[in-house]
Amino acid sequence: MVEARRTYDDKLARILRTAAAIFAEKGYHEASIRDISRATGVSLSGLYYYFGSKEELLFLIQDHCFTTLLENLDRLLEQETDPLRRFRLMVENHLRFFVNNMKEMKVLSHELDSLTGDFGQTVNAKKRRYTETCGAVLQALAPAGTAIDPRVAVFALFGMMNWIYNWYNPERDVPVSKLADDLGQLFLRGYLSGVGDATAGWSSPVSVEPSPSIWRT
Amino acid sequence: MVEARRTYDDKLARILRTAAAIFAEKGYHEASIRDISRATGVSLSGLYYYFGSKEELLFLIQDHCFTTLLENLDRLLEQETDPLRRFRLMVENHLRFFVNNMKEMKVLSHELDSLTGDFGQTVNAKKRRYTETCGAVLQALAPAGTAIDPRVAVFALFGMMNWIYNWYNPERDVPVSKLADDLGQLFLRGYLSGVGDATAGWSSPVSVEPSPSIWRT
DNA sequence: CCCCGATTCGAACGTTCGTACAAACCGTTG
DNA sequence: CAACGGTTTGTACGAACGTTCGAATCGGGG
Repeated sequence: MVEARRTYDDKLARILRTAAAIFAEKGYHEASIRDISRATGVSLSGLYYYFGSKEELLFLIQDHCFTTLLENLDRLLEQETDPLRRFRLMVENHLRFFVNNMKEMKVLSHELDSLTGDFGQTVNAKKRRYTETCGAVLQALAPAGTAIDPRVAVFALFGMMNWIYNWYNPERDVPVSKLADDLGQLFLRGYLSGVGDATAGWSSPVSVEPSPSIWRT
Repeated sequence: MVEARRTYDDKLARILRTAAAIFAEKGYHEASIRDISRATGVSLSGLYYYFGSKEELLFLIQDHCFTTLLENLDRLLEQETDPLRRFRLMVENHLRFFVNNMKEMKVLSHELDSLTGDFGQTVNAKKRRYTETCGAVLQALAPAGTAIDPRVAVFALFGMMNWIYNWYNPERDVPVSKLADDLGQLFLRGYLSGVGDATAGWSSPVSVEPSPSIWRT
């Protein structure tokens, strides 16, 4: 029976992993239960023994992703107090997790608002907690006189890190440790350095006409 | 007849704008032609007078987006030689365009690989040309001894800028000009500043265990 | 051997999708 | 007024979708 539990969990995990890969490749709505049935070898109706609906399947994947990501971050931050090292831990954890689970992370980034009701609320709560934890780490080393809007700073960092599933290729690009180095330093230097050093003349006005909409009226 | 042309183009533009908003809100595959019919007031089959297929509709939106974005950038860069000011023009053009056409840009970012065949090739060619133009602008002010991988730098900047459709709210957040200031300076300072100034001790090793996959084997 | 619960399956249901097509509408031209 | 090309529509088709359900299958304990 404990043995049965074991095989059940294993099979569920296998289904989730396969489904995540398919969702990442084709997108959640574009992928069909029949695709997952074909890829896993489990019959169409057999899948519904492991989840109640397609949306719950997506939820199980996303929830497991965020839970693991959060657990890893909490465990790492727990044993470190230096703000700079905490920041580096955060960046490296985030990037390593992304690279190691790129398919799942693409699903997480792309289909966050595909979940409705309780499913969406649960995952969004975890997303908010993660964002807040990272924001606090950032705040702890914020320079006093910086003119950069803190919200802009947080999402600039997240943008840099989360965008990698659009271009990063583990076989072609630099290893994760250097990636974390580059992105972390790139952000840190920009975030910490004083105003108007190497970028004098930056703020000189440029005229980029508005052109509010691309569709001519 | 010139009058007829006028109403035809106007109606097409109206359909494209409405469709872009629906695609942005529900996603391309999730949105149905019937949704667009309902929103535009044009009958289901009437829409097919203006485009040959749902995929061509997506193509028309994406192609028009990229074309306008590219034209704007080319026109701006044409009359400026200073590398720093060229960089600023690029950033401001990109961000302003994104903010002014956030719905369309979300479609562009999300559904770039939803196009197949010639549609996909055409749009991807424009994407590549845009990336190359921006990469060249960046290269022109690259510091000689930087240790940051150039590919990482380019996509870090793109990530920062493209991510905004996930969080930027024109009514709540800073105006576009300050957004361009913040992101541009954040990147520039990090990109231009020398090694190991305010970030001493950054490279001290941290142990983030690999944990290659989130699914236990 | 048989039974029982856990697991798996084939077949079908109702719905929605993208698209095709022939007919109808409409302002202009001859 | 009749004929015409450009525009619009109602309707229907075949395919694919998520989901359901009752039966079949299986392995272990009596």
